Amino acid sequence: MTEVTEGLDQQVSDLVFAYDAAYGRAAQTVSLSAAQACLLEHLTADGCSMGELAGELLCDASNVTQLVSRLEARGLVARVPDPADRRIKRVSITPAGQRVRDAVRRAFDFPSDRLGRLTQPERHQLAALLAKVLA
Amino acid sequence: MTEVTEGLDQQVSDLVFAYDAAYGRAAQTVSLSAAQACLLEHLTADGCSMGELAGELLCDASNVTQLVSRLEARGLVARVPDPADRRIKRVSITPAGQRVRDAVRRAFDFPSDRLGRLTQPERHQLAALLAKVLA
DNA sequence: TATTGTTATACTCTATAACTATA
DNA sequence: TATAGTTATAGAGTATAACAATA
Repeated sequence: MTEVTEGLDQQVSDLVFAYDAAYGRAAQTVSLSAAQACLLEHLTADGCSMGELAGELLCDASNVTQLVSRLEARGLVARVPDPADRRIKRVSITPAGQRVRDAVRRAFDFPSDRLGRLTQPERHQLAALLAKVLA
Repeated sequence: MTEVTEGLDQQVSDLVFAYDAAYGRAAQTVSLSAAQACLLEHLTADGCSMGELAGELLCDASNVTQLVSRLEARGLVARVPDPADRRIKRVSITPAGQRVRDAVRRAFDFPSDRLGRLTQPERHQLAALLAKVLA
């Protein structure tokens, strides 16, 4: 049993390593860092504030400022001041940003290459197990 | 079914995010970056060459040089020239490095906090599914 | 006075290119 | 000449502290 547990820990570690590597490669295909692609992926239709993004990405607001500035310089996002509270800036994705984001999604082959090895019943099994782990 | 697949993709993404965050926090408890802790974790008893480490960590050799230099400056690893081929330097972990590595392992609460939510049969199930995904 | 975001700064991660030492 | 590793350099990620604008 200890063996199984240690084996499982290692497997999860391997999974995370493979996932991160695949995500980095996908981002690189459009000259984005993983952090930039991740931010792009977190943007909602109505636009997120800088603070909300920092909270979701678990990083400092000053870091978000830099990431958004680089994405904005490439025309992938825009800062829109909130009319109701002009301290707040909402970050929205531009059409060019949507195209780049879609390209990252298409290039990200982990779901199809790896999770695609499971049958449909196995996917349900895995989903149930992960639900418990992530609850 | 599409719903389930998309849900599964998101769950795996959430798992990776939670894992990475937990690992970073664990490393931070001993003032290591995640990259430094990861290198420390990859060291074997006989010592890895710089090139082997670069291969395992999927990064450039010059990056390994810097990481090892910082760990060496803290007395956590040592560079030992290979007697058979003096171009090669084997990186070995010091007793202080072992203590720090163990501290990271103890502080890394993901396996106990998250995987610990599964029963033993569920762990076997998950291990079997991950074996297929990682094969 | 409190909050949102930015700026200045510093350190780390990471890669590329040029270099040294050894084979 | 080829290989292992380092150095120099540069761009990006990240946090802290100080700051500006707004509430």
